[in-house]
Amino acid sequence: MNLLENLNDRQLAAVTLPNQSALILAGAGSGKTRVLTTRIAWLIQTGQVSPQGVLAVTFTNKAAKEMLTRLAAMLPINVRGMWLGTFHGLCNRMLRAHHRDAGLPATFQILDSADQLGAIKRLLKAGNIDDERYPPRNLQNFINSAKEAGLRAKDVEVNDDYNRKFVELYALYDAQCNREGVVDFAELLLRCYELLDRNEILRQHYQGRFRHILVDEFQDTNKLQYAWLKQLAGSGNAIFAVGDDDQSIYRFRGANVGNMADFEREFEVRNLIKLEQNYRSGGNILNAANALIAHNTSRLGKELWTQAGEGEPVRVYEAQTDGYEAAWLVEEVKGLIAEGHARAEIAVLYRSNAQSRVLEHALFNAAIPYRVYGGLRFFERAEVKHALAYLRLIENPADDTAFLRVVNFPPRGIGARALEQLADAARGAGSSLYAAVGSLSGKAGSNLGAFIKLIDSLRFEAAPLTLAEIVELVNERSGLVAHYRNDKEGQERVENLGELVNAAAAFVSEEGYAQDAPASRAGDEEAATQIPSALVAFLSHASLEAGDNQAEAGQDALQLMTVHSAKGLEFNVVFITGLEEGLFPHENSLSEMDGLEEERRLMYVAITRARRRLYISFAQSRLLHGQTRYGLRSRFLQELPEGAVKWLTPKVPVGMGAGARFGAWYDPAARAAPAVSAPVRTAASSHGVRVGQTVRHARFGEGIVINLEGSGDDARAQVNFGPHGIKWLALAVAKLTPA
DNA sequence: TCGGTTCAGAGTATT
DNA sequence: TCTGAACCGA
Repeated sequence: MNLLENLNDRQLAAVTLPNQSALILAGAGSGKTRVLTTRIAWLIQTGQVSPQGVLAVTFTNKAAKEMLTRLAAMLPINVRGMWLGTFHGLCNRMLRAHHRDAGLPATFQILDSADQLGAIKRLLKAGNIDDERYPPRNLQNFINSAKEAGLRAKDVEVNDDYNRKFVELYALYDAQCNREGVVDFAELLLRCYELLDRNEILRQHYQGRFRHILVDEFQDTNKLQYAWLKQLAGSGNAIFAVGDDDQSIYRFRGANVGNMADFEREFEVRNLIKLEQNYRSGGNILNAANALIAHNTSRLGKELWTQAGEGEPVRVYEAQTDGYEAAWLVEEVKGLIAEGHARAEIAVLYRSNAQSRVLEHALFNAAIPYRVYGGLRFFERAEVKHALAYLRLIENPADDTAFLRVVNFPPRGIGARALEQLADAARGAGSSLYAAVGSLSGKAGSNLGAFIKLIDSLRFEAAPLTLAEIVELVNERSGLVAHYRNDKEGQERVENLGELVNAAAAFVSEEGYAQDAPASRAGDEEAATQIPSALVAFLSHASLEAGDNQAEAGQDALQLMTVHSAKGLEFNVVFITGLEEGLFPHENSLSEMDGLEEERRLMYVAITRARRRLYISFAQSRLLHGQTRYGLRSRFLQELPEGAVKWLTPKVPVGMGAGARFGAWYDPAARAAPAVSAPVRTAASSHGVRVGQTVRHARFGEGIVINLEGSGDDARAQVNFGPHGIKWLALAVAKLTPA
C-alpha cells in the first residue's frame, strides 16, 4: 500500500519532509489529520524511525483516538504502545513510570476541575480564610494560570498584599496536594516538565528516544506545553508542528498563538508549508471565510481554495426577535429534512450556551429530535464520581477529597460536626482524615470507624478480583446501588453505575491491561518496570477522559453546540445564529487585547464547518437576562463578500453603506489548480539509493528520498529537500551522496 | 438531613 | 429572567 498516493503537492511535501523542524499551516478542511498520520506512517514504513521513536501530541482524547485509528489502518504494527496521546495523557504516563523521581506516590490520583475546586474550598475553610475576599474560583484560576506559565508559588511575582495572599494560598494548596498524593491537570504538565528539567539522565534518555515529535493544533499550546516540547526536542530532534493561526480561539484558557512565531525563530524553521486546498466546502463558503478573516491584521497569511466550484450561496436571514429566529430555523430545518437531509448532518451553532434555550424550546415544540453538546459527561455524573471516590480510597486512603465525597454518602450518620472534629484531629496530627479517625471517640468515632472498616475490607476483598469485579463490589458494598434503588428518580443512576462496570471491563480489554502480566505492554521499557495496577490506570483514565457528554448519541438528531465545540467538526448544513453586535462579537471580548480578532477567528471557524449549505441569522431584539436588548447586526456580516451571500430577507443598509468597500469576489475556477502530483511508485533500491534515505546534494543540501523509478541510466529519484522543495533527479547525472 | 429561600451572576472549555 | 450555590430553619 502506497501511503503517498492521492496526496496533493503540498501535503506530499509536508509528509515527506527531511528530519528538520517544520511548521505546517493547515487550513480548515485541508487534510491536516491525514498529513499528520501519514507522516508518522511514512517515517516508520521507510525505516527512518521505529514506532518507539515517535512522540505525537494532541489536545483531546478524541483527536488522539482518531490518529490512532487511522495509523492502525496504515501500518501493520501494534500502535497501542506508541507515545501518541494528549499532553496530559503522555505526562501522566511519564510520571507513572518515574513517580519516585517526580516525588509522587505510585498511586497518585488526578483531580479534575471540580475536585480541584473542592480541594481549594477545603483549604480555605481549614485556614479560616474569608472566601468572599478570596473567592475559590479566582484562586483556582490563579493557580492554574501560574502553573501553565511554569511558575511555582515561589516564582510568582508579588506586587501587593492581596496578591501575596494568593501566592501564599497557592503554596498551601500545593502542600495539601502533596500530602494527599493528588495532582491537578496543570500539575501533570508542570511536574513532568520539572522532572525533565531537573533530571539530566532522564531528559537525555527521552531526547535520544523521541527523534520525531509531532504536535497537533499547535496554535492551542500554552507556554508550559511549548516548554515541555522544547525540552523533549533538545537540540537534535525535529518538531513537526501542525496548526492554524486563523483557528486560534482558546486564548482565554492559556493558548499562546505566539508559540508559532517563537517556534519558527527558536527552531530556525525553514520548512513552512501552507495547506490551503480545501476539500470540505463549496467556493462561496470559502470566499466568505477568506474575506472575513482577511480583516484580521496579525496573521501568518493563508487563503483557502477549492476545486469544487462555487456551490450554494451563503444564506443570510434577519429576524425580528430571537423567538422568530428560532421559528424560522425550525421551518427551514423541516424543509431540509423533507428534502432528505439527515438530522445529524445539520448543525446549529451559537456563540454562548444561553442561546440554546430559545432554539431548544422551538425544536421541542416542533418535535424535531436534537442533541445539545456540552452537558455533563459520563465520568462527571454524581453517582459515577461517588463510585470512583470509593475506588480512589481503596488505592489511596490519604485522598481527602475522595474521603469527604463519600464518607457520608450514602448517609451513615456522619454529620458536619463529626467531620469538623475529624478535620481538627487530622490537622493536629498532620495526617489524612482517614488516618485521624482512630483518634476520635464516641458515636461519631464509631460511625467513622465503621466507614474505615468498610474501605479496608473493600481493599482486602478487591485484591484478587478483576477490575470490573472490583467496581461491582464497590457499587454493592458501598450501598450506592441500594441507595439509588430506593430513590424514585434513581433508576438512571443505577444504570450508570452498571455502565461503570462495563466501562471498567472495556478499559481492561482495550488497554490490554491483563492484571496478571502487567509488564507485557509492548515497547515500553520504562513503564514496564513500574506499571500501575489496572485500578490506578482506570482511575487516571476516568479523570483524563471524562467520556461522552450525552446518551442518545445513536439517534439521528440535530446537532446543537457552541462555535467553540464545533471546532474540528464538519456538517453538510450549518446554521450560525445570533450574529449581533454584543453577542457575536461578544461585548466582553471588545475590551480585551485583540479580542475582536479572536471573535473573528471564531466566526471563521464557524463558517468553515459547513460543507454544502451555510445559513447565518440574526435578530433585531433578543431577550437577555430578562431584558429585551436591541442589537445591531454583527459587523462580521458586513465583512462577507456580497457575491457569495444571498439575503433571505431584504438587506437593510446599515450606517456607512457596507459592502461597497469589498470588491467582487474571485472566481474559484480562475484560481490555477496546481499540477496533479506525479504518480508515485515505490522501488526498493537504485544506484544504492533507498526510499527514506537521507542524501546530500551539492546545491540543495540535505534531502530525503521519497520515491524511485526507472533503472540503470534512466533511474530517477524523487527527493524532498525541505525548504528547496521536492525534485526529481536523474541518478546518473545528479551527485547524491549519503548523508 | 432535607427542603425552601435568598442572592449573585449570567463568555467560550479541554484535560 | 433564570440558574446555581449558599444558607437557614424545622
